[in-house]
Amino acid sequence: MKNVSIKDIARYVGVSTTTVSFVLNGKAKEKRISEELKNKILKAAAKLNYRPNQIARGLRTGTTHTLGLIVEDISNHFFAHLAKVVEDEADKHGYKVMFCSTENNEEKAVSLVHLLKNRQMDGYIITPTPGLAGEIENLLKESKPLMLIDRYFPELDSGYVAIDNYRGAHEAVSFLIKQGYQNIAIVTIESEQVQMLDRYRGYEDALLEHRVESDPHLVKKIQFDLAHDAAVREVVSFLQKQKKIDAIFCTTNYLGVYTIEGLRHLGKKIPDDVGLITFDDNELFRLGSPSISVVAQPIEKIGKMAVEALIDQLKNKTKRGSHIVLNPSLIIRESSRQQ
Amino acid sequence: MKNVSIKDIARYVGVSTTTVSFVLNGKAKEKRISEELKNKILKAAAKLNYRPNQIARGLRTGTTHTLGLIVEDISNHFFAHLAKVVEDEADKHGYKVMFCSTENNEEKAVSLVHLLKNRQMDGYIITPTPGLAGEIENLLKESKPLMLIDRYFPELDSGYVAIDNYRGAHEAVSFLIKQGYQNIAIVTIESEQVQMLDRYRGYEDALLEHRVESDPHLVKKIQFDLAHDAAVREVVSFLQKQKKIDAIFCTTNYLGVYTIEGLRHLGKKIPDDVGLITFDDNELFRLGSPSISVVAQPIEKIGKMAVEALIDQLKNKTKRGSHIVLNPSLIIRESSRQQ
DNA sequence: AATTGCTGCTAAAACCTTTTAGATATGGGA
DNA sequence: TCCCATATCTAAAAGGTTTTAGCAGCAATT
Repeated sequence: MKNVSIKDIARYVGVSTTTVSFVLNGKAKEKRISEELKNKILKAAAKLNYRPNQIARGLRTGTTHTLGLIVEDISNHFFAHLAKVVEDEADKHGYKVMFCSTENNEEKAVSLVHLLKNRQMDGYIITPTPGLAGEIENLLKESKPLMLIDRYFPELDSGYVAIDNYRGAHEAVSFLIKQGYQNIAIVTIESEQVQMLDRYRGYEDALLEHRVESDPHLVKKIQFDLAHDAAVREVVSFLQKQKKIDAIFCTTNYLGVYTIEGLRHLGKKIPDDVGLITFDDNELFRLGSPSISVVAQPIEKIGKMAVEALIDQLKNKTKRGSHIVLNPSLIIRESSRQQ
Repeated sequence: MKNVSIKDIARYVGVSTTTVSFVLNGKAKEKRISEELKNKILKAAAKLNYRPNQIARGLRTGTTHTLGLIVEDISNHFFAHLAKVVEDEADKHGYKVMFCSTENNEEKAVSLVHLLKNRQMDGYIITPTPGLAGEIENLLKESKPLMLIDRYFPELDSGYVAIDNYRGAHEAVSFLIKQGYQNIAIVTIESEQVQMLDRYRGYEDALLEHRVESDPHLVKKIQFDLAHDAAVREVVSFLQKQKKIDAIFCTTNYLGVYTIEGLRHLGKKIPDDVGLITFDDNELFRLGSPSISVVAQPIEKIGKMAVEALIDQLKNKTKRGSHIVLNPSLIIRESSRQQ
């Protein structure tokens, strides 16, 4: 059963497709179609249950009313939540969203960008992987509306919305120090990405400023693509080797989870044996026992501002995206209380 | 800067677009294009960095290589995880996925189906809302490949993959009874959807079979669209009224979360004051303290089988989707242990 | 010499819209 | 009577691809 097209309506009313198109696009007045004919056409469209073929429209106009959202992993709470916000915000402006996960894999990310380009996205929101700078640059050259999110390339002139990672880490670690912890480890991922470097610098500087000696043995970097169990084992052996650790700062939510599992495996009590603060909030951290102190990102705001900036670029063709830096908030819970 | 098209390649090589299309679609042999010309064209395509316009292709072929995935809420762990599995599986078959959330809102769901239809999805995976039967029927009439997921309409002849909800609930409640709990409440949502009814029947039958008297006062139905805090308050006032409750069975993951929060608010200890088993697994249930016993759904399998069945329908035009019912697994943790 | 069959390629239509550049008809003014 | 302005509508192109139907050229067969 074929879909009804504009042609069917035209035939039904006995009029040209041009006229139908004008009416259906609300240009009846502008194009001086008589009120009478206009109503006839509208009625016919409703009666035949006409639905415009967006593909054909997309081909003709070059616009798909679809945004591409590239995240690291849609099953991670942070990105899932972000995706929902983006979906909702985009919807408000009449846009749909196509989601993709890179798994932080460079090749996959590149091919995703190609794929989305082939599908003529009107704009892009991207959590870039390390090697994606080239593709981002291409998008910019073609002056596609684009916002980076969560992280960015300092050398590229793209819009982005990120948080003050340095500050988040700095506050968290400073708080741990003030609570009396002395040997604060950091569990982070092996990555040269700007957001991770900033978090690391925040940790280092906080130690420095409070005259706590930093010890390279207390820095644990975990490969990004390690499987869950392997990652937990890494944490466990790290904790076994570095007995003096009395607090840990984790730079992502999943590292926080690994660390909790590791500590539990070793029978260490939080916060009595080891204090803990991690980046990103979720239900486990909020409701687990003990509850976990976190550096929470304003996910809703991040998503909203990214979409807003993107839509802005879409409307005002000229503008290059703005650089937006939001503040994270340190949420103190049980895991960082020195006994 | 315009994208290079097949025409540009044709001009560049001095040949017709037909030939280029044949070669680029790997039909060189079949269409008897000489090896020499074929290579020339391939080289030119690479050199000009040609990328096929999927919109144009979609218009011509009527196929977009895109699947529509409609879930309840992409930010819910269950659906986020499912989305990831679907994304990965679809990718293996060369398909992209467009995600949408219904928020269990009927109107939104209907308009999402329309939207995806307008965008010519090749197939649909849908978590239907109550009122969506009509739209589903339409899709079936137009013989669009379609799989329902998580729930289905018994009266419709659509394919689906679901779990044995009755069994999951039955096992959970039976286990609570065997642990010695006597006054087992159920916290569920107000819904006539088949999966919820099944879970409720499982609860009822388990009580019956073990000769535990069922008490309508121990049944708490919560509106789906209640905000987080309001829902928690509902649970709290329910627990306050029904003092005799010594165990609770929650029929969804978020109801489990509400209940944990409610119990904590009241200072009730799990499992000593109140035992708890909830549907769906997540990190909070797994790693929280106490850890929570759950009826876990095989999310990976659900996603895989749905995509597989869908692809099958796409290939073998004729087949109507199969009815797949998977078994949930009861994972016993600390929350259901009678002291 | 005419037919057949093969090889290697192409013209043009089709998919459904939007949009540009008119066409036609009517009435009014010179 | 002729021209112009206005109102109302339309033909046709364009967007990029796939695909059907078929064309030319040549060798082999009758």
